[in-house]
Amino acid sequence: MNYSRQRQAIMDFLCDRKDHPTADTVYRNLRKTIPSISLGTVYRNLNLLAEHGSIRRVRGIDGSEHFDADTTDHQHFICRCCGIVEDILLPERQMSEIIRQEAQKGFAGIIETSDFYFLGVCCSCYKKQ
Amino acid sequence: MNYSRQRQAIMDFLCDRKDHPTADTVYRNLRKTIPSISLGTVYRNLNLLAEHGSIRRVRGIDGSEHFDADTTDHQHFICRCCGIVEDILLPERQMSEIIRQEAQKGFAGIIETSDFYFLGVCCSCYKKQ
DNA sequence: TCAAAATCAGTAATTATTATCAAATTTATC
DNA sequence: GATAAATTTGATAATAATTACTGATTTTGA
Repeated sequence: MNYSRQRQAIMDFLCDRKDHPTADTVYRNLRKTIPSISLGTVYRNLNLLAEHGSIRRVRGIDGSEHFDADTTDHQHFICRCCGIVEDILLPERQMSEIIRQEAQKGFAGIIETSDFYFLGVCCSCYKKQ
Repeated sequence: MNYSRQRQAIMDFLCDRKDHPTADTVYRNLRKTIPSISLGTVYRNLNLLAEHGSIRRVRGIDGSEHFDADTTDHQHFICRCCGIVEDILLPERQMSEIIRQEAQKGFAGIIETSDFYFLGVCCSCYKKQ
């Protein structure tokens, strides 16, 4: 996959962020370094990168779309108070693979990947209450 | 919760369907029996029913929003070919609860619920290939 | 170096969803 | 059952997110 200046900047930005920005957040931040960048370019590249498997789509609490450059096996937690999307790891390595195999039992189709969301109250919101 | 004619019809329609209709599908079908129903009414009631916990939101492959009147513990499978959303059950009862507890270990926030998606190719699409 | 391919910025169009509000319906009270 | 209060509706307008389009620019590869 080719990397234009804009595509590279989008990828770099995502890699630097631990949270999971939306297309609009990527756009607003990149304008600081590439003022001419357009929102269409951001959307186009995020979609290309996601199709290519370089980044992951993550669904926010309100259905909003977030992006994650970390494609290693991990799950997501969403806070129902502030909507923050955090990474969460199952304690055993390969656990998601085992769950996938369990789900496959007795299911007629073919399961290729899985996507787990955990919902609740994040540490920060819990303290505030 | 009160049930107007329209709200009841929306709930009934969802209960009758094994698939997971979108707001637009609900709307188009209900117009057959209630021609005057408006799309706004469908959205308003789907949101109310979801907030009330009577129905569940399910995210489709393209981020589209689907609704499910089955609120019992089960997971969803999404076909990457046709986009169909199917129910899928983990073989052991309470397995999702165990996974939730595992995820809670070492996580600072509070996990209340979980939402598992499995992605791949459905039985029907697999046969066609 | 230069032509072909890919990508861009800017804008228009599309889609999904929510907000608004007067009219209609439903509920609760007598 | 009559009727006032509360809720919900249908219709429309507004908003937000995303995609499509197009001519210009950049990148790639021979």
